[in-house]
Amino acid sequence: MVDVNVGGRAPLKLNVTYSRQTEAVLREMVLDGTLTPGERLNEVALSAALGISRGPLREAIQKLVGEGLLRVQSHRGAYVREYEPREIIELYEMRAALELYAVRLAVERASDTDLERVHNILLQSSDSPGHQPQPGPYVAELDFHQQLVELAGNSIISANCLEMNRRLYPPLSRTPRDPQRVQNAVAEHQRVMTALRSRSRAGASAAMEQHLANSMRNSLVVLGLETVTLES
Amino acid sequence: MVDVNVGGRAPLKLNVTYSRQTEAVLREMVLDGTLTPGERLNEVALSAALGISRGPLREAIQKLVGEGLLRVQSHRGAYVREYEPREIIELYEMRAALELYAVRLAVERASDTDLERVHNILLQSSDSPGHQPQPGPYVAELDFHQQLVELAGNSIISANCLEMNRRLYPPLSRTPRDPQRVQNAVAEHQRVMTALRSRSRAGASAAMEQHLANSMRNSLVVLGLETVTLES
DNA sequence: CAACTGGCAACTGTTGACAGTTGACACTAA
DNA sequence: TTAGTGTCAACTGTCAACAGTTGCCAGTTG
Repeated sequence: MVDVNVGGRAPLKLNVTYSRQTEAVLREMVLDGTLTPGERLNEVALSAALGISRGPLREAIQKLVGEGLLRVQSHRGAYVREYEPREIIELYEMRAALELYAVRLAVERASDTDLERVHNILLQSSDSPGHQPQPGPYVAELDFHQQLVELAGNSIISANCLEMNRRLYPPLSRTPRDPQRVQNAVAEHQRVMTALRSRSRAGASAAMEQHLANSMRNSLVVLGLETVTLES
Repeated sequence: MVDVNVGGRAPLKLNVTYSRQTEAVLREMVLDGTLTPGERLNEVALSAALGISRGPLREAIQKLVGEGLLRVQSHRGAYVREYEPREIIELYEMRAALELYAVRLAVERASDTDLERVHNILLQSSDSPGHQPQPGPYVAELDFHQQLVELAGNSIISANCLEMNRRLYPPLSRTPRDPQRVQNAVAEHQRVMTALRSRSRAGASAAMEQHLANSMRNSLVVLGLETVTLES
């Protein structure tokens, strides 16, 4: 339980348990690199650092294991998950499956006003060529994708896309972004938006597929995985 | 720790923790209806019934919350998740997104022997018209879908399909299966397999899309949800 | 020298107890 | 009667201690 004081109001008891807070803190620590891939989580030390006992910490760890950010071995504790080349490809494919379907749904479901809203977000990010968006181009790109997926109106698909993007973030955020690729990506986004606004299912689907293929190929090259394949 | 004795061998200490076992037991209890949707889980009573303390039980609950089978409210405990019509549609769409993409990958990746193996499974289930498969037609159908998805060689997509099927199982397993629909489904499966074996990407994709659309429409009618829509 | 063994420290898995919250019920007052 | 209040049992959230396992290292043996 945490006491909060906002604007001189009476203290308000926040109904957020330690285990929930810890879950969020831990997720952030994995995503921002405070905990590096492969690193082991010492429950005693970590709970002490967070000022809680091991119970809530262990519950939080279980949740993150379910999200694929951590892994546990019996009696050997939790590790930050390391990314094998194969897994990165699989994550990309999973994301592609969801986003392709989402775009197709969005063609039929998105309202005109929603389409305009997302289109404006895209225009803002491309209007200012020299002016890099604050959280970095990669975050901006992921954000646009997420906005696009939301247009499908399917919360389960949205949530899973978010999870895939989170899992892709640690390895990708450590690699430099080629400015040329960023520019190409924006152009590809615009092609998707154009097709969406003309309600062309085939067009939007094709544009998105093209973009996802380019995006994946580029990432694999940057990560030095272009030779890896999933062929059995 | 559990002692196990198989075939007169020396007792073997299984390295499976209570929390892992509890996770599996609890999942089974939700899926087979021992715990009914909306039912509240009393931690004290449940841990006593399982012969463990509340710690491991709570960890297991967190895992199942992550899988979408349970839900928790602060200081009010865990509930078996109830299925709103909207959620069922969303689950179907999510599954469709993954299976459609999986089939397209399978066209390029599945080996001939794997295709034959899955084809044989399908033949066996359709060869014996009067002879119902043991676990019931719905389980057989889900099993075939899962086999199909595995052909894509993407473990993340496979795992997520499995999770979607698990979440769809509780509401669907309670409804009767129309024998005519079961027969149609098998025919549709065969159309998918035929296209797959001739390595026709467009054909397999179209056949799968058709099948998924029919399957979803049928389920919604059976569940009395045919009027529900996700249009925004 | 290499392989094995025993013991130890560090850590995870589990437990039982305590603290705080919730929902229901009985009681009171308008 | 009905709205409001106080009380309490039942329950969840958290903690600290205990029990069991693992990995390491020194010592031993061939």
